[in-house]
Amino acid sequence: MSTNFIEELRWRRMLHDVMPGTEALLSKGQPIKGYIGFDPTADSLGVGHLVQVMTLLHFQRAGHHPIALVGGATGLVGDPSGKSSERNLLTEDVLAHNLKGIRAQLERFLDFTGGRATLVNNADWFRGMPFLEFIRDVGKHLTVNYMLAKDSVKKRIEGDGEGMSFTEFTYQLVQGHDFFHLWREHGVQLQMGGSDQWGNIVTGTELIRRRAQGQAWALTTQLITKADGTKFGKTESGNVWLDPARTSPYEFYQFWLNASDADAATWARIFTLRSKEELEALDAQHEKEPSARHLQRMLASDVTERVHSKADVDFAIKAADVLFGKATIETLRSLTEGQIASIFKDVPSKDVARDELVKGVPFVELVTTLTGFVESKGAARKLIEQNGLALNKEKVTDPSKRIDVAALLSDRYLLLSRGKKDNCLVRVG
RNA sequence: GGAGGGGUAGCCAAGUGGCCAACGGCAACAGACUGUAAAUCUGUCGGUCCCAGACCUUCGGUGGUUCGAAUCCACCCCCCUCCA
Repeated sequence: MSTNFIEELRWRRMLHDVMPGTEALLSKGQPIKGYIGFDPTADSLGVGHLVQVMTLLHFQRAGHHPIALVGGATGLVGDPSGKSSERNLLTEDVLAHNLKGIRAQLERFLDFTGGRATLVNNADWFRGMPFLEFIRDVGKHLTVNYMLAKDSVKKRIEGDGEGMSFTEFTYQLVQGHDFFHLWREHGVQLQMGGSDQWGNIVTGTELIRRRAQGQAWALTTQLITKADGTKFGKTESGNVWLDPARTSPYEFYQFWLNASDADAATWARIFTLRSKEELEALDAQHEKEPSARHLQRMLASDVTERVHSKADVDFAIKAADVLFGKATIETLRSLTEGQIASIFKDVPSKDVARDELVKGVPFVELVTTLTGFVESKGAARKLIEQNGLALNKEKVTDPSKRIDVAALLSDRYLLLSRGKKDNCLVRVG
C-alpha cells in the first residue's frame, strides 16, 4: 500500500494514457481490481510481454489486486490491432497447452498467495455462450459505426491489404465483453494494456456504460521501442522467450546485456524494480564510464535472476568472461572438462561423433555438414576470407585447414566462433 | 462475367531477346574503429567446386518460338482496380 501506482509508472516512463478519473479511483486507499489480457499464441511469454507483467507487478505492489486474463477465447479469434493481415487461428488443443505454460510463468512474478492475485481464462465464460445470446446482449449495445471508427479496423478496411474477416471485426466486442464480465462478476474496474490496446479497452468501458450504466477505467503503457527502430524482443535467432527451453538463460542474459546505450536507461526503469535514486546513480555512472556498461550489466543480471535464477546469472557471466573477455586458446586449454561443461552449459552446442575427427576433417566441413554452424560451404569460405571464423578463439585463415583430435579441449570440446558474438560448443562423444 | 494493371532473390524494386545470377535501396552477415553499444567506413549477400575461374538451379506455373528468353507466343494459377 506504499507506492502510488500511476506515479510509479510515470517516472519509469511506462505510462502512455489514462482515462480521466483513474488516478482518483486508485488513490481512494482501498484495493482496486485491475486486469491485463495475455494472448496465448505460444506456450511461453516473450520479453515483449514482460512490460505487461511488470505493470501488474507494480499494480500489486501499490496494494491493488492484479488479474491476469489468459485469452483462451480471444486467442481463438485473433486481435487485429497492429496486424496488417488476417491472423491464423489456433486450435483448442494448442491453446490449452499454451495456457498452461503462460500460467506457470506468471506465477513466478506475481504473488498469488492468499488470493492476492488472480488468473482467469475468458474461455470459461465464452465457452457455451450461444451466438444469439452474444449478439443480443453484447452486440446490441454498440453500433457498427462505433466499431468501424476504431483505428485497428479503419486501417484494415481502407488499406489495400487483404481486408478483414467478420471474425476479427468481432474481436473488440469479445474483448469488451471480457471487461464487462469481470466488472459485473468480480468488481474489476480497470483494464490495462499496451497503448495499441486503447481502442479495445475503451470498447469495454463503453459497453459497461451503455449496458449497465456502470463505470470503468482504462490505462495503457508505452510500447517498448528500440532506438534504432527495430522491433523489441527479437534477436537474429528470433524471439526472446522466458522459457529456458526456448531461450537459454545465457542467451537471455546476452539479450539484455546487448541493449544499446540509448535503450539501456529506459529498459532499466521498465524491467527492474530498482529505485529512482539507484537508477539515477547508475545513469551517472554509465555516463562517466560508458564502456563499462554498468546499466546493461545491472539490467541483464536483474532480469535474468528474476526470470531464471541467481545461479543462471553466474553461469552467464562466467561464460561471457571466457567468450568475450581476454580469453585465449591458452585460457581455454587450462580449463578442465568439468569447468567447460558448466561454464558453457547454455551456450548453443552440437554433438559430433569422435570418428569424424580421428581421421581429420576439413574445417569447412566441420562448420557446415557436421554442425550446421554455418549454412553452406561457400558461406564458410567467404567468412574465412573475411576473417570471420575462429576455432578455440583462434582465427582460421586457411580455408583448407583440417581439424583432428589434437585440437580438442580437454579431449572433448571445440569452440567455434563466428564473428564476435556467435559461438557454438562442439561436444565430441 | 467484362475491361485494365500486376506477380523478379528475405522485403521493396529495376530490367522487356544475348553484355543477366539479374541495376538500385532496405534488411542480414563479416571486417575495421570502439565497449559483445550506436554511428561510420569496407567487403559479402542462390548453390557447388580444384573460387581472380568453371559449372548447376533461379525471374507465378506449364508448354512453345529462337542459335539464345526474366524478356516473345499459348494456356493455366494468384493478386489489385474499375464495370456488371
